[in-house]
Amino acid sequence: MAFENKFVQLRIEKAQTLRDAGINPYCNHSKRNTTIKKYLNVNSDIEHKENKRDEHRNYTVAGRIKLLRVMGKASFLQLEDESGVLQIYVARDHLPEDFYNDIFKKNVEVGDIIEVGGYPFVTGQGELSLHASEFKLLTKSIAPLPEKFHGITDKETRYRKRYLDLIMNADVRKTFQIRSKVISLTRRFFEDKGFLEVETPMMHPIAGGANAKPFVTHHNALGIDRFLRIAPELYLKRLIVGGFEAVFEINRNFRNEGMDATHNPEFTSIEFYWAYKTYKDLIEITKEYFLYLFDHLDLPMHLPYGDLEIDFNKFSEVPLIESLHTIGEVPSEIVNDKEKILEFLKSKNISVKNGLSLGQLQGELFDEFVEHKLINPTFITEYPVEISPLARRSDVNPDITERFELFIAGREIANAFSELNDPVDQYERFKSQVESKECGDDEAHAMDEDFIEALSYGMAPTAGQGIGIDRLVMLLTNEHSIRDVLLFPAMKPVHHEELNQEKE
RNA sequence: GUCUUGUUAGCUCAGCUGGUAGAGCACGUCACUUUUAAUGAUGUGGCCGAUGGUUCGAAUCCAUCACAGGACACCA
Repeated sequence: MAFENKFVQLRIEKAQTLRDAGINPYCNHSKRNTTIKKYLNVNSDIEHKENKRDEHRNYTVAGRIKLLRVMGKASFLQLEDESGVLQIYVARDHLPEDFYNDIFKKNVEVGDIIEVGGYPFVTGQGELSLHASEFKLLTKSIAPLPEKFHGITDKETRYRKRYLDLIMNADVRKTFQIRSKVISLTRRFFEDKGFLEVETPMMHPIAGGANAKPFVTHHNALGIDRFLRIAPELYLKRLIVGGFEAVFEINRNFRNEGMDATHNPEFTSIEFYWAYKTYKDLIEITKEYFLYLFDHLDLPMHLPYGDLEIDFNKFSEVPLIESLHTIGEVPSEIVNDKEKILEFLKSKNISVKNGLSLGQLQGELFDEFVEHKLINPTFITEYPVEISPLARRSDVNPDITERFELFIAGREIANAFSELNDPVDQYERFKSQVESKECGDDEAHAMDEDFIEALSYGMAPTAGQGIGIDRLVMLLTNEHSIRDVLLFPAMKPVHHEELNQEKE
C-alpha cells in the first residue's frame, strides 16, 4: 500500500497543516527570476561591499532543500537547483510574523521545493548567501530523502530509482549532461559535413544489418510478426541507392542477448553512409570526429580511463593479420593455416566451435590475443571476408575486405567498411549466412531479397560506419558500466507476478 | 547461461562460534540569530529479501527461490 510508511504519513500531515493555514503545498506559481549559478556569478562582488551585503539587490531563486540547520530564531538551508547550490539565511525577524515559528520551523524540511526572495550577503564564514525576505513553499516532498552525507550508494536503487540518484548525486547529472552533449555534437559534426539526418524503421520484417538475435513483436492488424531492429544498416544503404549521398541516423538498436557491464538490450548508435568514399576516408573522418569531440567537451588528449591513460594523439592502423603477430604474439607462420591455428588454440586451452573457416579462426585469434591489448585508439583493418558479410572485398586480395574496427581501451568503439555494392556477391554472402543459420548459428544474417533488389539498381561506391554511442560516452566520462551512462538501464522486475505474467 | 558475493529502520552500516535487534543520519519534542554533515538534551521507529528445514530456540546454520553487484561465456 502506498504512503503507509510512518515518515511519509508524518509529512502528509504537515502538508494538511499547511493547507489548513491557507498555504497550498503544491503551489503552481513561481516567480523565480534567476538560477543559482547566475546568482552566484552576478553577486561575486558582494564580499568587497560595505558590510558584505547589498540590500538594494533582490533576487528570487527556487530549488530543493538539501540541508537544513535550524538555530533558534535563525536558520541556514542549502538550496539546490540544476545549476548549483546556494546557502539561504532565514531569520525570524525578516519574515511575516509567526511564519518562521509556525510554518517554516514546523512544516518545511529537507526535500521540499521552495522559492526564496531576498538580497545577497556574505556570511562570517565567507560564503556568499541569500538573506531571505520572502519564502514560499512550491512543492511538499512527502518521501524522506536518503541520508545527507552518504547519499544513495546502493546500485540497484540508483538504477531502479534514477530520480533519487539524480537528486542525491550531482556527478551523475554531470555524466548525463556530457552524454547529451556528445549526441548533440555528433549530430552537428555530421550535419556540418553535409550529412542528412534520417529516420528508418525500428520494426523490421527481416532483422538484418548485424549478427544478433532480435526481439520479436506482433502487428495485430496485419497478423504478422515484426523484429525490433538490430541495426539500421540495410535501410540506410537503400537510401544511398535512392540518391542520397551522405546520410546518418542516431537511434536505438535492440538485441535479444545477455546483459552485462557493456551490454544493454537497447542501445544507441550512430550509423552514417557516405557515397563516393572508401573506408580510408572513414579513418580520416573518425580522427577528425574525435578531435572535434575532445575540443568541444574540453577533454585532455591524454584521457584517464580507470587505471589506464589513453593517448588520443596516437591513432594507429594495423591490418588484422599483422596484429595477430605484432600485438597478439601469435607465431606468424600459423595465422594462415586452419590446422595450425586449431592446434595453437588447443595448446592454449581455448575451445572453439567445430567447422570454423580460416577467416573465422583468425577472428577468434584476434578476440583472444589482441583485442584487450588495444588501449590507445587503433584501427584494425582488412578483416577476413567470412566475418564481414556486408563489406566490400579488397581489389587486391579477395579473401579480405576493405573494413576496419576502431578499438580503444580494449573495446570496440566503431565498425566501418567500404560497402559491398555488387548485388550478386551480396546474394552469395547472404546465402552462405543462411547456411550457417541452418547449421545452428542463430545470429547469422537472413536473406533479404528486397535489399538485393535495391542493390541491383546500383548503389554508388559507398563507405559506412557505426559507432556505439553508449560505449563512447563510457569512455569519455570514465564510467565502467553501461548502466551508468543510461538513464534507465534495463532491470528485471522485482515482483514475480510481473515475471510470470507471460507464462499462460 | 555458469561461478561468486550480497539483501537488517526512509538512507549508510554493525550484529563473532544460534539465546529473541543496535549505531549514525533523518523524523518528533526542548534549547539555541552567522551555521557549513551545525551543536546539546530526549524520544519514536524493524515480519532481519521470500519460502521451507534443523533446533527447546534462527537475522545468525542448511536448502530452494527472487533481485542485485562482480567475474566468466555470447555479443556492440
